[in-house]
Amino acid sequence: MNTSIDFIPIDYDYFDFNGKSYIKLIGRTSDKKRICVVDSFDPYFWAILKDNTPEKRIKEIQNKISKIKIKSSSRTTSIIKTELHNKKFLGKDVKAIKIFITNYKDGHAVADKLGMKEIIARRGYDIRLLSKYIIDKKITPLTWYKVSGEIIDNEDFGGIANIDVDLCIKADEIKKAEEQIPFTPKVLAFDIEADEFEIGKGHVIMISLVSDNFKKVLTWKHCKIKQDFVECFKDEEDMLEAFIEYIKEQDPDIITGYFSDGFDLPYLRARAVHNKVKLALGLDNSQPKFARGRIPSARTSGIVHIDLFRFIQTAYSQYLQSETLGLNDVASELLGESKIEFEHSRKKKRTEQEWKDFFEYNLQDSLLTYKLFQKAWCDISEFSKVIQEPLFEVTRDTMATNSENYTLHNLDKYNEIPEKKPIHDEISARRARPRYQGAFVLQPEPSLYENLAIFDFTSYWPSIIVTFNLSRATLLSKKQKDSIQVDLGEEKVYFSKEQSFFAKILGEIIEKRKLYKQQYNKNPSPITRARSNAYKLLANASYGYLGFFGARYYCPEAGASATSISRDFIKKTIDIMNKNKYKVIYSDTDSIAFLLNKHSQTQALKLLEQINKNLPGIMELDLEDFYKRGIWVTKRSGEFGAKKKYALINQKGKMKIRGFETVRRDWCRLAREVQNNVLNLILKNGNEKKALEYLKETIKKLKKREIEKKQLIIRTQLKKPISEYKANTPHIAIAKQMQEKEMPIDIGMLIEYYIAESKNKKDRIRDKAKLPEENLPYDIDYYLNNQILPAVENIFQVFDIKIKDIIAGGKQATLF
DNA sequence: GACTTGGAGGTACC
DNA sequence: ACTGGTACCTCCAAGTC
Repeated sequence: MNTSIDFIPIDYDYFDFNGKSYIKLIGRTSDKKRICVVDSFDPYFWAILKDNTPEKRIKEIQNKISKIKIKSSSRTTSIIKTELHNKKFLGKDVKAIKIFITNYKDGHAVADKLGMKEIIARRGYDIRLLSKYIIDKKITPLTWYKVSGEIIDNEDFGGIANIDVDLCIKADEIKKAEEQIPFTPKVLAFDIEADEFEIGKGHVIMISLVSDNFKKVLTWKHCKIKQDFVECFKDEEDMLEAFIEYIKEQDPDIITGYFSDGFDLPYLRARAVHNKVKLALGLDNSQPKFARGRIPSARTSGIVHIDLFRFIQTAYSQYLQSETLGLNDVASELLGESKIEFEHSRKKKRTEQEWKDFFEYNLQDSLLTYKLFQKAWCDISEFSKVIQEPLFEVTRDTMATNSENYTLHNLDKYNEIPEKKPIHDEISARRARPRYQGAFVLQPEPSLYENLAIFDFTSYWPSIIVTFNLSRATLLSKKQKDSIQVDLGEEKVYFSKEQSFFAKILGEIIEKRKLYKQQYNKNPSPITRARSNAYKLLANASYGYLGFFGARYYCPEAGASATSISRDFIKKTIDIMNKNKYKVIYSDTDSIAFLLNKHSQTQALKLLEQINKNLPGIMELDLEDFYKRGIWVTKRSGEFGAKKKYALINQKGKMKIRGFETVRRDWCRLAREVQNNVLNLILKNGNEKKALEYLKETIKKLKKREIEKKQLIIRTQLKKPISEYKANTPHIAIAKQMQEKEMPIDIGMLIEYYIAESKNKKDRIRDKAKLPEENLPYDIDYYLNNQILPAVENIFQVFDIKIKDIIAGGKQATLF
């Protein structure tokens, strides 16, 4: 029976039937029905021919290729057809044979059989099948399509339609729908609690679920008290079964957790195995599949599993102030809501009240995850649409991969054959490459300054890459007439002037970013904001990508050229500013901080306009802000100005602090707060007097032991396994103690400690480092000399005040 | 044993 | 192993006198 229906693809999958690859799309119709669409697809790859291969010989090669067969136990892969095309590869015109094969998995094996000497390269067999499908058929995620085809019944394709959907269609034609109505997916958030931290070691004692008008905590542990959202089960097995049932009943498009790839789903899997329960979360009742990788990704068939943590890590972390990317910090910052405070006591007995709190706590985690997801949905879906990769991939891929995928999805416009991924040996060689010289940083003169402004280049790296056409495809082996020359110190490199697909694609990204930013400013909406942000992130990833060892279009020469050009332009601009009687105080990479001296703001903006007129290509200098005051300090060692450390206050009284201990999470809160307040008082008042008074007060409090312990906790991240550390630093000493006490330890976690007083003078800092739970008097000297004073010393130094003398003097005075 | 110095380690800036 | 390079600073560990 034939039918035609509107639908939006959400989940992408593929399967084999009779040795051939098929695509399986799961989506919703406009009347909210869930459907599956099976689409056929002839995967292909490219064999690039040597220049001037005679046509007769090409025919022979095509003939030979057509006869290739790859036999394995489960299938025989053969060549469907071959076609000769005029293509481009790395910007050069080439003739290439397009080879269609029945099963994409054997692409590599087929490519290996192409030993003919006229075939100089084989490309396009290392792109994921789903990406290849989207590139070829242009079925973009989260976009409405009209699909017509035959309804499949349960026997077709070996029972592929035997899944929990309303309808399955074998597509004859999929056309983009004329009307694109907004789509809101049905989402279910979940979170588990276990009695042991290590995966699978203990039991899952409760699971919370939150969806639209749905809140539940499932447990089997403590069933005496009644909370309306708590549902009790006989044992862990029953609870797991109920969890699966509830997901089926809720019928979500997306299930989401926070770090659920790394914790919740692996734990559930382990407990399901232990209890002999099939964790049938997929629409086809399959269990989650874990891909390999540093954090294995858990894929549930037909329902997209999104680990929000991973998306936040790649897309948001650089814009977040949070010190960790834990649920609590991120939810506080983005939602203004926190987790419920609850002590995971290690004692086995909990009181009635503690159980009640525990259930609330568990529910709140799912609730926060649910709300965070709603907040992030616009960004996630726009990301998926812009990059044209499915939700599952786009929420887990790093920015380098996302950016590369964007390129791969746009190559067709330029008739380009994709470059291959580097293989093992090549990666090692690339990783061994010495670093190339980076950006320019101007050494500041330490002082308190008044009346400043900052100019900065908009999208500096991308604008340089586009303007100077820096890329793998345009890199020349030697100088040519009309080529762009870049000086890299010892050597020179050359790029062709003819714009490459790489520069064009990046230029387009920058254009779109501009467009959506303008649209957003005119008419703010979450969608235009998300779109603008997606393009911004893509643009920002382009420079790092050039030097990234895993990149298809790896080109360190282009990266080094970009930095070389960046140094030239920033230095030239600094010169212009100084020659026009502005005094440049500081500069880092793409920004210039300067004194207006006697100039007005209008005059400064005129100069900005002037400078912009002389900038090439799409390069552009912009006003960042005007500032009332700013302070730069000396390095702790030596009397020179410290780079990457300054504090500013603008006309509205808003502070901008960079690099100072205030913004460093590995300093205790006391030191950070004191420094922040000192900077604030100095910048507001224009002198150090009030700041000095305040400092003295605080030191008095410290000496009287009036400072709360939580102000004194130092947090340091554990970055690798304890055994790999060479030095026994305080945070490692504490991590070892935690290990002995069987406290949960994991790479990436923040180790917390404080420094306690000790009678033994030979004790090192690590000997005095104590776990926060230990109740010992804090070491006044340490917090004074190693935390507070270092944080404020060089700030007062600017006013020629030697804080140490004053403190020592104060000490004597009290003695007398 | 006191002091210096190099480097491991962590975190921030752009 | 999962974008690049530049920079600051602490604390340990080993070397010097």
